[in-house]
Amino acid sequence: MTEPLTTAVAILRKNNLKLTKQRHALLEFLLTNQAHYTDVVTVDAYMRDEFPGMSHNTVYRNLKEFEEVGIVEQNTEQERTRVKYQCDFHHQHHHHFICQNCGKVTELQMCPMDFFTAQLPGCDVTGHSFELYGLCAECKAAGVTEASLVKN
Amino acid sequence: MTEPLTTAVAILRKNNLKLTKQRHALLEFLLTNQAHYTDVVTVDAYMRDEFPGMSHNTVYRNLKEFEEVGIVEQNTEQERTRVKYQCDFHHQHHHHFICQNCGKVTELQMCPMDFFTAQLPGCDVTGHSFELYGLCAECKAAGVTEASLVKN
DNA sequence: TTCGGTGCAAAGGGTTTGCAACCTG
DNA sequence: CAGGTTGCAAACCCTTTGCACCGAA
Repeated sequence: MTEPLTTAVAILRKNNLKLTKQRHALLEFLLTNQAHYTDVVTVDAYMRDEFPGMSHNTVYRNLKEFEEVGIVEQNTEQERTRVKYQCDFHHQHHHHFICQNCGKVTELQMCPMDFFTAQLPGCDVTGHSFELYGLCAECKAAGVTEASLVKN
Repeated sequence: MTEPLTTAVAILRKNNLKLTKQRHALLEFLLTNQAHYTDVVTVDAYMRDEFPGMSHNTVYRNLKEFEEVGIVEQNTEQERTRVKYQCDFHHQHHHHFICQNCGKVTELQMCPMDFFTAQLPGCDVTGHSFELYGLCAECKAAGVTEASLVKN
């Protein structure tokens, strides 16, 4: 079993979550696609296609549980709910650059927070979101342009 | 007519959009709440309550049209679609600090973009999202704590 | 007068629920 | 075995559509 899968399974165990066939399949899908966000509808469709009989219930509830225990990162930017394997199970803080063509996620090594809190005296800044969008080097080199992207 | 309303009406005219009773009422609601994001469901409920007979159709389509012509800012952070009057009709770039208790929006005067693009050679960064969340000075002073917030 | 806008009601699409049967640990 | 988990199907909620009527410019 690959290292990230082992970690995920350990997290399940620690949280009294059983490792069912369905959860294992879900984990493998997420692991395979760990470099990208995948929208939940796509995950659901894929799982139900690959494993006939699997219910919406199972896919949605498990993704939510995985998110709660830190196996999955969830993201609702741009009106779609998307998920991906947690980049870093140790919860090291980072941000993402997301290619709008292929969905590839690049981790960024800097956090903009420090520059802003000084502007909000007396406030408690408890959270923030920060994401960059665009075209990754590969897609750009392949001739994809901003104009050629499908809208929404 | 207040200045922001005049501006909004001018934008409508410029885009060949008629100023109907319904649109006027929507604009007034948005203007009244221009310091906060309001989620779309709440806007819809309020308008239909205040103006019996108004349809979902009208509320949703108009909010979308307002957004397209720049009268309204839309935001889907945190799984809810929210709208507010455009802070700045001249589209000056800025970011927000959003109080999670009262919803007040504070505009920030700095953009973190410049610090990040250097990390993505060969990529086209075409957009970004950045928002801070927390408790504004008033709510904090009033004794609201992070723990006392209602979860989503 | 003329299009654009509206209300109504129904359809749509994504997500959640209830519950009996099932299967990990 | 026991309690967590699943499949099924229906319910739910938010949003969009279709269409005949209405009204701002």
